Formats: sequence, C-alpha cells, structure tokens
Amino acid sequence: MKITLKDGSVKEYAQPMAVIDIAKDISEGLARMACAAGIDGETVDLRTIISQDCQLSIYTAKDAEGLAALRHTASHVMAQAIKRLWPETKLAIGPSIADGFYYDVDCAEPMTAEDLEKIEAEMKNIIKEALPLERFELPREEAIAFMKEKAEPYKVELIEDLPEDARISFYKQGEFTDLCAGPHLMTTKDVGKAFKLMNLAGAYWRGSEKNKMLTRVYATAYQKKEELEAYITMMEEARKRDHRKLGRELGLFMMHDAGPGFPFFLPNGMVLKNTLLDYWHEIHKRAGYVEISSPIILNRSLWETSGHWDHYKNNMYTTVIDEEDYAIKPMNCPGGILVYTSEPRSYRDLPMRVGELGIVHRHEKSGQLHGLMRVRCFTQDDAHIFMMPEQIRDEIKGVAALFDEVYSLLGLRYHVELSTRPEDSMGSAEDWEMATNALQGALDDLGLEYVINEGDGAFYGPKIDFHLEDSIGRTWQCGTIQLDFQLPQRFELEYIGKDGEKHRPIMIHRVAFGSIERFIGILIEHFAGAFPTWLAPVQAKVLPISEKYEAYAGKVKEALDKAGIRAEIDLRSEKIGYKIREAQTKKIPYMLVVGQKEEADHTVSVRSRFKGDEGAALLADFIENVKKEIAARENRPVEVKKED
RNA sequence: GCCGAUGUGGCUCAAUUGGCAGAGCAGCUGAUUUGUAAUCAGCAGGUUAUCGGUUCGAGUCCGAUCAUCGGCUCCA
Repeated sequence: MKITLKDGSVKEYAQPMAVIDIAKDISEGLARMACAAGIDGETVDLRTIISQDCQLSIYTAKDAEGLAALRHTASHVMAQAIKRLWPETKLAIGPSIADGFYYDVDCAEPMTAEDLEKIEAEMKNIIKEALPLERFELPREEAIAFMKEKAEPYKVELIEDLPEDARISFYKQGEFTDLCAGPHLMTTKDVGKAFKLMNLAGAYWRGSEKNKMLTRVYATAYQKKEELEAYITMMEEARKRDHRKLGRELGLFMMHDAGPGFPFFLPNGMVLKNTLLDYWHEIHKRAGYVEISSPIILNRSLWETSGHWDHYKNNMYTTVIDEEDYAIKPMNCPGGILVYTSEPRSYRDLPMRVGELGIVHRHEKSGQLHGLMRVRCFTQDDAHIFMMPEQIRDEIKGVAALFDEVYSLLGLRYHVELSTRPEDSMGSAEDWEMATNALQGALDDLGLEYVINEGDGAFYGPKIDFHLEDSIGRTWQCGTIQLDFQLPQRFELEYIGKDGEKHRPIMIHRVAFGSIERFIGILIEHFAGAFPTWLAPVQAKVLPISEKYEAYAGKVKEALDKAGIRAEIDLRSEKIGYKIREAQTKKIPYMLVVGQKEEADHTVSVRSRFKGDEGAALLADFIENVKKEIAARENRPVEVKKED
C-alpha cells in the first residue's frame, strides 16, 4: 500500500496487521491511520491506531485501550526478556491490569528482587532493538503443535480450551512469539522508557489453589515518563495514609503477637468506634430497627441446625465445656433467628428488623490478615429482617438507601455488585427469580449502578455487595445485603398470615459498615487520619501560651467539656509553635491558643487544622459553632498536608 | 494455607569482609515562660522476634518456629 506523506514523499507500507502509533512524526502516523482506517488523515487529530483481528480501531493516546495496548506489549517484552535470561522458564499469562501489567511465569529457580533489575535491563535492550510485532494465525491443531514444540505447557492448555474451529492468533517480535489476541503496538520501541517492574508475588495457575503456584511479576508502564513518576509519587503518598501506620501514630488501635488478627482498640480508637455506633443507633432507630444482643458462645446443636458446623467448622473456634461442644459464633444469624422464634409471629409483625452489633470470631488463615481490614475478631453491624415475599423489594430498597446515606455522609465512593444464583444452590427456580428480580428492581428504583456477578451468590440466596476503596485503590467489601431462603427452613420459621395459615418468612442478612474494624480502616485511609470534627477522637486542644494562662486555659477546657466537645489541654512548658505542631500532626480539628489577650477578652484564638489561623473568637461563639458542626456531622475536604 | 520478602529501644533508621549494638524523634529530669508547624542541657531505654546450630567470637552465616509486608486463594 502506497501512501503519500505531507511532504510529498511516497512511502510503501505492508498491510497493517497490528498497528498502534504514538509516533512523534504525526504526518507519517496520520498517513498510516488514513491508510488503515480509510479516512483522510489530515482531518483527524488522533495519535493511536490499534488493530485487533485485522479490524482497525482508532483511539486517542489517552484512551484506556491505547494504554492497555502499550502495557500489553510491555508484558510481551518482559516475557521475552525473561526467556532470554532464563530459557527454561514456562510462560502462563500476561495481561494488562488497572495499574499496569503482569506476567505469570513458572521458573526453575525462585526469582529475586535483583532479578527484576536484570529483567528491566534486558527489556531496555529489546525496546532498543525496535522489533516489529507481527501477527499471524494458525488453526487450532497447528497452534497446539507450535506451542508443544516451544515446550510451553501452559500455552498448550490455554489453546486446548479454545473452540475446535478457532483460528489462533500469535504475535511475533524477533525470536519471541506469544499466544495472544492482541492488540499491540507496532514495534517494541514504541513501549518507550516509562515502565518499571514493581514486585514479585505468587499466583495460582488459573486462580485455583489446587494448581501450581506460579511467579507473578508485577510492573507498570505509561506513555510518558512524567505519568510514571506521578504514579510512583501517588503510591508513595498513598502509603502515608495506610491505616496501620496512622492507627499507631494516632493511638487508634494496636496489634500484638499475643493474638494475631485480634485488634486492640486504644482510647482514641474507642471514641471513634463509639461515635460511629452512636450514629448507627440513631439511623437504625429511625429506620424501624430494634436491637438485640445474642451470646458469643452457643452449643454445637445450634450450629448443626444452622449448617455452620458442617460447612464452616474450619473457620470456627470451638471448645468443650462439661463434655459438650461449643463454638464461638462466626456469624450472628442464629442468635437473631432464636429471638424471632421466641414467640409466635403474625404477618402484622413483618417486616421485623432485628439489629445486632455482634462480635464474631473467624479463624482466618494466617496469610490473609491485613491490619483492620481483615481480622479474626470483628464487630458486624448486623441486622436480620424477617419478611413476607412481597415485601422483599421495598425492604431491599430501604436497606440500600440506608447504606447510601451512610457512605454519602462520609464522602465514600463505592461500587455495587449483584451476585446471582450459583450452580449448587438450594430453593426453587421461581424463588430465585423472584429474589433476584427484587434485588435488581430495588437497585434500579434507586438508580444505583451495579455490575452483575453471574453465579456468585450464596447458596442460600442472591446478594448485593457494596465495595469501598482503600488508599491505594484496593477495594474491600463492606456493606452486603443477602437474601436467605435456607435458614428460615432449617429453623422452621413461621408467621401466621392474614388467611390464618402458617407461612414461612424470608430473611435478609445485612451489614452497612460490614465490620466496624474494616470500616474504621477504610475511614482512616479515606480521611488520612484527619477525621471530620464529629468523628475526631479529640476535637479541640487548648494551648496556653505560657504557665501564666493555665488558669484561663483550664476554664476554657471546662467550658468545652460542659458543651460536650472532646477537648484536651497542653500544659507543658513548650513554645506555642511546638504545641501547635504536635496538635497538627495528631490531626486535631481545632487548636485554641490562649494568652493574655484571650484571657482579657474571654476569647480563644482559633486555629483550624484545615484552614489555619482563623483569629480570635468569643469562647461562647466558638462553642456554639463547633456544636452545630458536630450536630450536623459536617464532612471535611480530604487533604494530606506535607508534614502529616 | 500457598509464593516471595522482612524482623535492631515506643517510632524512624545506622552498625565495612562475622570483631565493644549507635543516632534522631518520643519518654523522664532540670533550665526556659515562650503568640501560630520542632528552646537548650542531662538521664534513662535493647537477651538485635523466638529457639537451635556453625564459629575463638553471630545483629551479621545456616536451620526451624512465630509475626509482619506484597500478592494468590478465601472472605466482612
């Protein structure tokens, strides 16, 4: 194909097979695009062309697809480098992901951090070589033979899973060829310099722990060096907000070898926890919930009825008392159910919303603990709703709306997942359809966006999960709404209907925070420890300029105490700058500087952690304003200051 | 549980090839009495995660265990 460039010269190109061009020579790049897409290059200001299966698509350089192609090509370059350095290594898969890309490999010798540097160096060579990426296809059988010859068992397995009549595509760059659907950049040179190998991890082949564990090399790549640097800086900043670090610095919680996975809440953390629970009580009371408390240890026969003894025993702490088996509860549902069965129920009682702040213990395997996010003992802000089938949709709606209110108040971003009937489910198809429709209908009514996880529901019913983000973008399931047909049957729950007959209620299990511990972990990272005033363990700190003003400072503190504002006083013989610095690093919302002027005028000099020096205010006025701010549970802009 | 890494005062980190465990911050004591992000001096604080091994000698090398970190799997 001949193309005439802007300068009048004529260049000939092979039919593009895989093309992405982040060319500096825009006129040539545009010419290629014009050729490929059959459009007039001069009228288009696009920087990227990608071909997939010979179908050309055009993206701007900023498009996610363009970046994904860059990273995917980088992953091929990485695999090529690894094969050059250790030819015996077997390749598995190497996709682009949200923050970069990875490649799973099966290597004879364990890889080390130093190896990453070697790989990076070899990748630079490959990029310098500017190897063109050539796409070709083979029929399935030939493709299998091809990968067998290359002694790549994982690739063979992948191809064997493709349909009989499939034509399998490969991408070749120099001596290296990989099974791949594409798309890719035109040459290895186009990967550029903005890439970095991040770390090593283990990952099971095909995500199953029954399979061999492979070595996963994580890396990232960007189009521009500045973008890569910005990403690395962002990750460093994010690490400063790690709840484990802030939890220690702010005196919120601690861990101890005496109980791995069992968090200790420190005084400041308890204030935070209790404040959240006060809020929880308030909104649940308003939403028509009652609250109960059920025992932490219950006997074996109860757990057999609930099914936990059979299905969850490995995660349960059990003990023998007076020759009888007991278990510490891993979930609160049986307790709630026993309360339901404590007296006959009428349709008039339904829906019955039974809340419980239940402490549960689960023996999570050692490798899965993570600060407050994943612990072995936690408090669920649980509730069980017993209802008639026709009430499902409205109840779900009420619960989802309540969750949205909680997350919105705190400015938390979340995403919703709807999980549907799994293969080994119980209950009739009609029940499942009704329940799933109810969940979906409720989400639609509320206008909430959600993704559907087909077949990912619990065996007893479909569910809606609410996922929140931590500081480095990992998401954690917090809220969940689960419909349950099974436990009402196992416990033979009943209510007397309008018709005078016995009917079986349906249950919802739901948590808004999920676990208080995890939710606090999320909040610490979300606010970078600088909580809005209503949540801050210490809301104001009185800072006398010198000993001479201790008496007045004491009066100020007393007034704050009386007004219900959580206040402390700093009586050390330090300079005011030192006291401010410390209060600031402890992320206390208000610092009240008091000296001669303030004492004479009955004022306080207000320094806001967020806004800096705000000048003098009458003590009474300050108290009124802060009380209002606390009562309204005002949010605060999230910001991380330099020295925090 | 699996793969890889790490473990030194409360915290952050030093300690050349194996050769006397150190600093800053925090704490305590004293001096200082201070006006919006670090006043000065002194004191105290460690069985180098634990157990075992190699060695004349181990924070350092080897093994096991525990915990933590990054992932995988599982999950709130």
